[in-house]
Amino acid sequence: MKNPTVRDIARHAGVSVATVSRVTKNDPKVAPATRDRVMAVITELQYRPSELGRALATQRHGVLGLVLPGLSGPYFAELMSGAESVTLRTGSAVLVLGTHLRADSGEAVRRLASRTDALVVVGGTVSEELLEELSPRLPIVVVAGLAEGLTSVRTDGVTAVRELVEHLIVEHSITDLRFVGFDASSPDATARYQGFQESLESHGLVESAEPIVSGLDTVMGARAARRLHNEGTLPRALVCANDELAVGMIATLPGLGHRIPENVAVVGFDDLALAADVSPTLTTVHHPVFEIGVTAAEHALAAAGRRNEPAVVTLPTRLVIRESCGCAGEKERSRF
Amino acid sequence: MKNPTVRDIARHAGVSVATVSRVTKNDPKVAPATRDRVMAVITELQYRPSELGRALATQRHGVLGLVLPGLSGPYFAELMSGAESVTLRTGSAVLVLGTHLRADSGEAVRRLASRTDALVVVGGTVSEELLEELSPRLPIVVVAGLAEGLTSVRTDGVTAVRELVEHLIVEHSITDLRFVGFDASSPDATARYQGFQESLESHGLVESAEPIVSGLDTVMGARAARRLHNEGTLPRALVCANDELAVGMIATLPGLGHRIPENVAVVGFDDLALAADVSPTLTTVHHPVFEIGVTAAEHALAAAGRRNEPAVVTLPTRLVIRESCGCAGEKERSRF
DNA sequence: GTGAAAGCGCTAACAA
DNA sequence: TTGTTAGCGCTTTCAC
Repeated sequence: MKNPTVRDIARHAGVSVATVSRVTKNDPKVAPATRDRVMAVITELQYRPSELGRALATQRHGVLGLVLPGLSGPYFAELMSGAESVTLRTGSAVLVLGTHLRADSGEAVRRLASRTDALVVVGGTVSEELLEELSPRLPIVVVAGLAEGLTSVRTDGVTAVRELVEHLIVEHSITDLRFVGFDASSPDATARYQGFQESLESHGLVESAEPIVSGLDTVMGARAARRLHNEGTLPRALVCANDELAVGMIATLPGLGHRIPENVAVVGFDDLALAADVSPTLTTVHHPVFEIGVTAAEHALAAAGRRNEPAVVTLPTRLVIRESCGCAGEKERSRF
Repeated sequence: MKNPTVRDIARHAGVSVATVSRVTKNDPKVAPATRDRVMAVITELQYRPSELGRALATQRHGVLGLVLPGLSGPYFAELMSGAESVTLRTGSAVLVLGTHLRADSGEAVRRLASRTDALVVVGGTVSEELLEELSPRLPIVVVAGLAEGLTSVRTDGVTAVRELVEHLIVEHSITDLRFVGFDASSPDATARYQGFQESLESHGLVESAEPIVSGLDTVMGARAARRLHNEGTLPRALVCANDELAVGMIATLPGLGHRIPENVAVVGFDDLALAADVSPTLTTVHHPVFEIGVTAAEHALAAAGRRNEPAVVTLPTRLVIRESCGCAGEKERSRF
């Protein structure tokens, strides 16, 4: 049995296809009696309007594209969730693409673009040229990065890390700090490193050693911890580009005989759910990833159809002091 | 300037729309000369066939739907990556849906179904009834679970955990074991708990205490660790429903004064990349999640269009002995 | 408030 | 090898 179409419904209900269409769209200008009659037939025949037909007629996919570097990590899960929560409201869906997976991500992004109404792109995943090529075709919002002429949603990582490092230097009198997670391909990581440098500089300090070049996930954090241990060159504080890295450290260093924060302070960035639950709890910067996803998706979808002014939206961050910097965390404080 | 259509290309190239269509599809039966002429016009006018038109004409979305409980965790990232690697080859894309996000996931799944050619569904995310309602409309493959009349891709968690627990009991003479991560909503977790029970039973042992009910992510692992510590009731071995939980334990217990594996052995399940990098390295069972994603996506997409016989595909697991059970891991062994 | 008719951009018989 | 001609299932003016 084939799926029924508008025409089937129209015939059975004794109305025109236009009226059926109006009913499925909840168009108010349909007489209640007519509506009821049509609805009855719709439920009887189990009719559901074809997205395919609707899409072609309206010239809309009802789909938001999300381009991420990779598919792993809580950071990206949050971003996706934020975007998804918006598409839930608008009745659309999210198409994800992890660029690290494919050899030539360019074509993959182009194909994604031809299946979606708007794109949310994480900074550093798509080349400037491609962005320029695509942006006349559909609205693009850049997250955690900037691009000429495009709307972007971001936080001020430089200032946030400055505050964080300031805390380490001023409150804990630490002068021997090292940055973990230098990654030129990530605008976020780059900004955080810049904040780190500026903060040290403004206190007349120098980095204890080169920043550790690394990926940005837990595994790399664990590896970096092992390497640091083997080389016997742990500084007094490790400033990680994100919480995942920091958690990798916390999951590894104590097993290797290093106490956190007594021997070495570890701080992260992002404030993942996990940060409050590892031991010691992680001092970090709250990064509103979910809200970034929401905001980006809203702007992208809002711009689909009409053309919108590009804007730069900066969302606020917040310093979260816990235990891993050397402070007595709230929990410890109240428990003893 | 509007996007050019087949008709524009046909007119400019002096051919029919059918020929243009053939060229864009790489249909071999087009004379090279004609092809070149058409291609020239295509590149000149920057023509890209509309997915919208193509989809309606072929009655195909070119999209695979993936229904997951949630969007976080490396487990799901792997699954998605596997599915994505397949859609990359077929030129389609993946539409993800995290059911835990939405109040009424039923409607969301229905909507997803009406935008995709096939569905890959993680066991436990969609009700039996809905599965039955949807399966006549499009092929559905169930992952980590079973459903009447549907193809499913799985592993034998019961047997795998039995081997793992066997190791703890036989090689390490541990008799005091507790299961962490009981979750009735996850068929995987349920199977693992069953394997745990069977193994104990076959050795005449009883569980040291009720299984710990918990979510299945790192955060819950960390919380459970804290709880266990506070209650002062750590058994000799903690058998976790997955690696995430185990990593949460490893990230927390040492900070609380418990040595792994000397005081307490911790084992997981899945063999996430992280498992080999935490300290101590994690003894676990290799779970081919990526391959599950690949296999499920292949079956689902292959069944799209024609109707296929439902089948149950069981992929193999493999016991991975590392340090957290009490064995000297490979690394330690070669280093000292 | 409702209907008729013209597409949206493409593919796929079928003919030539 | 190429062209003609119907649709695919829906929305949307524009009349009535």
